[in-house]
Amino acid sequence: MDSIKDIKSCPIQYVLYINDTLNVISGKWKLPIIGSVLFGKKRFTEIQRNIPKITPRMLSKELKELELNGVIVRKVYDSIPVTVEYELSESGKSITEVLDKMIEWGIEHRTSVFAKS
Amino acid sequence: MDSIKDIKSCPIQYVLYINDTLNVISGKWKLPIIGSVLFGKKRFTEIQRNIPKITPRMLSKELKELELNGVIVRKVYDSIPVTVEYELSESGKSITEVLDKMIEWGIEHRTSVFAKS
DNA sequence: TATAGTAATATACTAAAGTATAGTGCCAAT
DNA sequence: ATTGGCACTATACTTTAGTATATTACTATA
Repeated sequence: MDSIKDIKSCPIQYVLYINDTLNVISGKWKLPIIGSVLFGKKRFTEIQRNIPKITPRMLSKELKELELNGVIVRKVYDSIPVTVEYELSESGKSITEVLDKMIEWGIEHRTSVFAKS
Repeated sequence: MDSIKDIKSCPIQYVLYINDTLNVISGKWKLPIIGSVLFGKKRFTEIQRNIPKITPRMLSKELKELELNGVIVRKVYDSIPVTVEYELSESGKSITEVLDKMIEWGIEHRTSVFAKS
């Protein structure tokens, strides 16, 4: 296993690992979905109500992908009728660290772009 | 202007600012291009040689977008023949902080996914 | 018995992103 | 005079992402 230092200094590994992370958060709906389950588990229809314009097809597709990527955990309770709940995994929760850095850069970058124009 | 704290606690602003940053780095070629000019200015053909499979159309298109977003600076020298050089802006350089966080998360996430399977 | 909620899936479509291939105008060296 | 490098642009195409709309199987309530 390479150390973080090794990876950061190797342009190829660098891009590969970043893409791993990028795939988890890019696309039109991944962030809104993560945002929706950020403060606790939610059900399919609840998430759908949180994100008014998403279609069930997209929500279903993206949830599956997020589950496959280990970011979201899908829990089925055998109540009658069945209840399905989605929540962030531990990795999913820790992605907020990345998102926070993105917000910080976004704000700084925006002010520096405004300053020049 | 909202404080970083305010933004982080508001889901709508949260997603908007992250998307700002996300737009700068997402797509197939933006990261390889940023990676190519990370350690110093480069010319069009040099970047193209660094990224073997990129077409000039894509390189041109992406460089324009990165320039428009204030991440890359395009410098034209009126030598004969004209020389064009691309380099990261100050904002562009500081995006490495975001990228480093992404690498760290990517590595941790990958190990935690392996651990479970 | 009809209506509505839950958790989706199916089919068909449009729009956005990316690829393939060729060509331009400039100059410099052979 | 031709070949080749530089910095692109143009046109046509394919692939991927996202949308629209309808439908399913189940249950609970009015």
